Amino acid sequence: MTKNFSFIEKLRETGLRPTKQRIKICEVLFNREKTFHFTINDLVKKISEELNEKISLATVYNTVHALQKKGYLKEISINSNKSYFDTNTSVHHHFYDEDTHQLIDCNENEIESVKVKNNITGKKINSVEVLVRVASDNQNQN
Amino acid sequence: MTKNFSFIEKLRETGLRPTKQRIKICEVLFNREKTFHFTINDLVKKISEELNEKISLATVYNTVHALQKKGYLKEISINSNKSYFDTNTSVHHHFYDEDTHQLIDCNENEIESVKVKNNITGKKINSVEVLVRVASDNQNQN
DNA sequence: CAACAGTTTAGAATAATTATAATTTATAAT
DNA sequence: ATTATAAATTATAATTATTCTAAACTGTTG
Repeated sequence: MTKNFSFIEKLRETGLRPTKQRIKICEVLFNREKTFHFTINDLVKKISEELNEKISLATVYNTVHALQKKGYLKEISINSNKSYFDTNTSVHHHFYDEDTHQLIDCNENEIESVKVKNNITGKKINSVEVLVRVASDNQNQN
Repeated sequence: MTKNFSFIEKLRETGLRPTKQRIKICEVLFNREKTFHFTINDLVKKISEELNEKISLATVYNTVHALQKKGYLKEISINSNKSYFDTNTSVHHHFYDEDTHQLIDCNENEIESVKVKNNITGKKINSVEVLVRVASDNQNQN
């Protein structure tokens, strides 16, 4: 499995021991074309589907948080009871489908660049993110 | 208590029965100068502090959700394990101070209105919110 | 290969929220 | 007014996501 050497390197470079579990989680997260939006539960499901393995829930939490801390994953601000993560760590925007609870990347050209005219004094802007909440046209009114 | 007549009216107009509990919650939420960012727990505390009353937790949840559904409260997207609500229901944005974990309203003129050029087909846009994450200039790297 | 710190693990604990089902209340009809 | 009703409140249980714990295991270093 040549492809995993890179993960082993990456992990070691970052100061994370390349354990079996972490390598597998990296495979699932980063061996894909499209960026991946997921909750912990999504990830656990992918692990069992794609690798036919079971990694303890606590380990999945630990690893995702470790990868996030090291800048390989980004947590997205949605008000949901669950945390959403994104393998695309660049600053970008999202649609959140309130019917299906899915996060969808905005293409660069779908939202005009947001201009922040005044910042809080003494602070640096780390990111400017837009969340567009959408839902079916019919099920809006209570 | 003349001031409560307005809440009784508002509730009834909206199709919500003006119960004792709902009127009290409205008092706490809306009888204030500044807009109020709160979690359910904050609100329960305010109720007991300001009114010296105890309203069942379930009722607080129900009422806040009812008021939100009717457009009198807005839920804010922050990734926290708790839900944050805002008495300011106008379209407006927030700064999130990553040092202090505080939410700060953006004034109307601080962010240019966001234009969403393409929406997901078959969906209606419910909200467009910007979160500007800020932090001290010096403490960014982990 | 031995030692040790770092990881993994199952399961318990915690915290926010939602569901349940009995009681109470607001209102409309009498 | 009184009653009937649907809606709301309540205490408590259930659920869900997440974190904690402590024991077992594993990767790395010498």
